[in-house]
Amino acid sequence: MSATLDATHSIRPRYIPGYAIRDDVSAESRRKGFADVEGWGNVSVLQNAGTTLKVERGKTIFRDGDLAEFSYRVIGGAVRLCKLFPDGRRQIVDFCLPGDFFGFGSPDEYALTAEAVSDATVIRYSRKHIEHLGRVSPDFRDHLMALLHRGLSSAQNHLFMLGRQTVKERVTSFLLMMLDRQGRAGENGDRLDLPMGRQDIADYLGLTIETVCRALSDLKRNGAIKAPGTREIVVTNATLLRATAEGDA
Amino acid sequence: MSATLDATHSIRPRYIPGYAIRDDVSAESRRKGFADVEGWGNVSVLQNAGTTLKVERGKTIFRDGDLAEFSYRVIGGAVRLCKLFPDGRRQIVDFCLPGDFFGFGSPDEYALTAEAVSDATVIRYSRKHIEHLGRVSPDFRDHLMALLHRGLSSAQNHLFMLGRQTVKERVTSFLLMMLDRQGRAGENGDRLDLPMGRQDIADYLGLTIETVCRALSDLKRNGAIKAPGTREIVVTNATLLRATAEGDA
DNA sequence: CGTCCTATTGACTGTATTCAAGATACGTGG
DNA sequence: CCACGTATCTTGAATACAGTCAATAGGACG
Repeated sequence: MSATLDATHSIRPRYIPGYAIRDDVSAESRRKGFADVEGWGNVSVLQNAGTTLKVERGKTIFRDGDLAEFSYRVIGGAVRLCKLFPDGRRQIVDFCLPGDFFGFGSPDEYALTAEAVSDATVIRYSRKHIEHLGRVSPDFRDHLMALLHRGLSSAQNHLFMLGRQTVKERVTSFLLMMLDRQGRAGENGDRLDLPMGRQDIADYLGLTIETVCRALSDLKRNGAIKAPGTREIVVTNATLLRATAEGDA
Repeated sequence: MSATLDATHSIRPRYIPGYAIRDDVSAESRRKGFADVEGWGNVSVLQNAGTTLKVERGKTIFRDGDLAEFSYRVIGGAVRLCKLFPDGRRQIVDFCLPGDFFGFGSPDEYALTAEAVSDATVIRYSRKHIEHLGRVSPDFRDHLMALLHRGLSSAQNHLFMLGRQTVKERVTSFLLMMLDRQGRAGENGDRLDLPMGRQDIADYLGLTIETVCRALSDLKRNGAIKAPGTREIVVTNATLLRATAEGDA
């Protein structure tokens, strides 16, 4: 196995908002049904370099303002990155799914708080080590840059969502984005597992929990989706779903 | 003059939303009253490397989807980076002021459209050249990374604004942010020149132009600001202004 | 089986948008 | 330099949409 990864893999055009520094190599492997996550984990320089941690649902991994000693990668479960305010307001900036990296955001201190959405397993890497690798390996560096670029681009989609999309569009785009991140094309019959609750979705989309519920109920009512469980969504009318996300419905 | 720049300069905690890849060295020099912009422009490896261009107000510099051949730096005037949609919706992602870099966002194609807000002067650098410098100079690389990090962090503030702040808070935060970017602390008597019109502010804040006007009128009415001209703001009650931005008013 | 937590639905309220009318500023040409 | 025409900005009134408050329903877990 080579010590490098191709950093020029294609960027998918839609439904990839958020800041988690994602690794499309691993997304690709998920899409193709590989059980294990690939990507940096397979970069020889990083192999065995990290510590595996279990994080309980709801627990904080690091806080906005903490000294940024470590970077992380999600192995199992899900993590949310958010801005918390003294008065309780919360904006979720991204969800990190298996394969995603986080904690690269700021040179000194974390700019975000990271919490486990569900029970999660993460690998923790020393940032000193990561920085060293960056100095030593041009390919590793390129990869890092590409991931940062990806993060910026995702953020821009998210901004558009919050600033200019209606509630229906936001919620539908969110579902399509999550489908995409789980390697589903978003066709009829595709099933989506939501690792997060309604409040988390609301805080990601800049809405209240009630508004999210109502939007989902509307989608159920008009036959775009079914919801066998509160965290399971099945696409029943992909065309309608996409039209709704684009505002043509 | 050294070929490097200190990439570990402090990051200011507030009012720096947006994605323009800003150079705090130059921001610092503006703040201290230096007439000319410093930063990368003074990095010997970049000196004389770019082409100076004049861009008329309203003209497009590059479009979302264009091949990303160049990176830019604003010398005079202002540039907006935005996402445009077929149905006319627009989300401004950042304003670039003198000293700011833009067009670093994506490896292949631009992910945003760049347009001149006012008549502007920019320097255009070949991305191939920039990439070469990145390969050759570790310090240049660090600087680039730091700027990308900055961009991410700014984006997060912007997301919070759009997702969780009220109209009053957004508009007031925007004014304080612009003051900050013009090197003003935001004290009574400080004057702010807005290079952009109301519609641009609205598209940055995810609002309508009418809502922005009303919020500004409210601030005038309660004595927080005065507006000698439509693009000039004078702070008349800094305490109230800050309280409003934080939601305590 | 009961408790707790999350999700859903309903009724009402409040805020930002929409539509529409005026006012101000700006650039152009006389 | 002024007059005009166009852009932009501001204000007003009515509407629509998402938020709030409150009650009910559903699930997970002991």
